Amino acid sequence: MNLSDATDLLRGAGLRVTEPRRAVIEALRGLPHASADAIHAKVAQTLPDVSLQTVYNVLRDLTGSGLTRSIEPGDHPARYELRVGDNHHHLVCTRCGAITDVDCVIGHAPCLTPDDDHGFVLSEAEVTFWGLCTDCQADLVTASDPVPVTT
Amino acid sequence: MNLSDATDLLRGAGLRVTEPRRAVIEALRGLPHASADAIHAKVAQTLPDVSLQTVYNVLRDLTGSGLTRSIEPGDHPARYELRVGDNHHHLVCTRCGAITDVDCVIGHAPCLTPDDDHGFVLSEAEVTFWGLCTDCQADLVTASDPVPVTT
DNA sequence: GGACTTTTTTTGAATGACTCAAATGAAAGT
DNA sequence: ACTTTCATTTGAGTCATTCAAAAAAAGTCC
Repeated sequence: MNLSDATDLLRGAGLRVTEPRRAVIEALRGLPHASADAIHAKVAQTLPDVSLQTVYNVLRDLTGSGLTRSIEPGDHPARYELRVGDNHHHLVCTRCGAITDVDCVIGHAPCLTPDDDHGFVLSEAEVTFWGLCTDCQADLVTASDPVPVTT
Repeated sequence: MNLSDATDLLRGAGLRVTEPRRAVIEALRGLPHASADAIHAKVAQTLPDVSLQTVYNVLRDLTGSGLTRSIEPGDHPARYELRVGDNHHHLVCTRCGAITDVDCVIGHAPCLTPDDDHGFVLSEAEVTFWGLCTDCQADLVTASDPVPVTT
């Protein structure tokens, strides 16, 4: 049912249904803010021959057809999410890069508008909350500086 | 007076005063959202022997002592600004990467707080408005696709 | 003002995330 | 099934940025 679901998503977007594409969608269900690398690792559990390049291609195509969205937090590698079109925002850990969804404080897109748009045609207001996640808070009191990378 | 001003800024931050550092600060006065590359080009006009690596070092040090701030918009290269500590936000052109300051819609930092902070210790709310700048709007109606890069 | 220590700058190489391109292989329309 | 179109693989390339060792300059103390 999840599998056919991924299939339907792809069909609905006018994309060809392939194993790698379905696997990437499935991976994102389990890892809601995964990097290309993390998705690749997850996909490799069931389809060990899928290349990282393919994951990048798939993510480009999914994002291009609006099935996924990419998040690019500061200098962390890009993350991808399935949750799309509901104008939510993100809480990002400055230390390990962990990401959590937060519902939009204001309302629907663009959810905020500047006083002066300087002539720009606005498409989106992106809100990123930066902070220290609970794990990193704990690490900072005990250890001195190891920086693991979480999802 | 601008020169001694840069000097004072550096002294005040406890940093050694060097030509490259003053030049980077001066460059940022004229280019308020410049990339390392753009700063390097500007600095080279007066100090042709300063290397790009030095510009990166200087920007790391200035940012580390709070004299500058780095902006990292999506997949555009990082930009740097002198305006610091006043919690303003940015309007970024999705096409050419041009950046404009916008005053904070809400108030002072963190200016927004999520409904649920998921245990994070929040430090900042970063708001990025994405849109098309006036130049790119014009380009899109006339030409078909050249994408210049502005500051 | 000259020695001394510490911090910067230079030079050159390395990294990491990501993209490009050509060749092979698989989907879907007829 | 046949053919066309699009995906995937492989391997190389790019770009912004960082690392590291050696040379040069800042600030400090007498």
